[in-house]
Amino acid sequence: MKPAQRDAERIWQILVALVMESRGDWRRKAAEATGLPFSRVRALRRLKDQDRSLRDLAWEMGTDAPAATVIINDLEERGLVERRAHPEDRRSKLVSLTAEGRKRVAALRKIADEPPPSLASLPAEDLAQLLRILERVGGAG
Amino acid sequence: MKPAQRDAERIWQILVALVMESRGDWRRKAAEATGLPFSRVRALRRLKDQDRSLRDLAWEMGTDAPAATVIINDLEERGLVERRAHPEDRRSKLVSLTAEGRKRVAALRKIADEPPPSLASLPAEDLAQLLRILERVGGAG
DNA sequence: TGCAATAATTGTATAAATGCAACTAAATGA
DNA sequence: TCATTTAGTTGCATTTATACAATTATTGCA
Repeated sequence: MKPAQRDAERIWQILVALVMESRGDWRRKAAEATGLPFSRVRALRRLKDQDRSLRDLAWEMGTDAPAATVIINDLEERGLVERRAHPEDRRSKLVSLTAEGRKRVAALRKIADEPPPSLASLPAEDLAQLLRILERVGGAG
Repeated sequence: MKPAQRDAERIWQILVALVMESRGDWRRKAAEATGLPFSRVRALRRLKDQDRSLRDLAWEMGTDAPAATVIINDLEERGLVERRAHPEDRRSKLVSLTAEGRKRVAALRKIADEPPPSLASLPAEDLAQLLRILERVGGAG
């Protein structure tokens, strides 16, 4: 294994531990911020950068096709996503975000949340560097 | 607000989003690894380092007292926690992990996990720097 | 053509999470 | 002492999450 890969795994371990220890109730906050159940939030986020078929959504969310149908039905009724025919396979349907859907995803940014002391107390230079690097990772969309 | 504090908040936002997005199913995996519903896992984790009253548990988990009672009842029936009288307040009860309870908490460490591509694909130098800084944050238990 | 596999849907069932009302026992304080 | 507050419990109701069976339309292949 390459050193860089080992670093990435170690980093990920630290991050998951850090976030999970501190924020067990992020789901609740995300649901509150968007006005949607968390399963809907998860689906919306998946659609942020790319349209997806229901099958792909189900697979990525770790659930089954019927669940995906229910979720997308709900989101469509709320006007947050649209279904359209797949250009090459008429069995399949592509789901995409509407403008309103994008607003909801953006609302996730505004979740009030305080960094844990161990992070907040880092030296200013370290924080600046962390931010510089992480902004490229861009998970906060 | 100081720039460093603003950085810390922005970083935290990115980290939470990154982890939660990739680990949307961490709850499911944690439940699987421990053989417990996630609400029980969350309670167990809180008890890892310190005994707590039901009131404190409820508060920290963001739920109400009745929910805490139900959760602790369940965990007690499974033999993972114990209730004992609070030394100073006979209304209150302190909850602590049993040996078997500690085993379940330890099982959480073994959840298989891979860093998301957006992280793993960072340049090696960035990864090295991230690691250097994050190791000071600790948190990986 | 006919048959198996796939994408989506509908419906049903169950588990889990969440919140509220009402109650008991103990502590607090006028 | 007596009213009020607090910790915990019991029970009920609702919403969410998850899983599975069965059906329809379409595709791909023998």
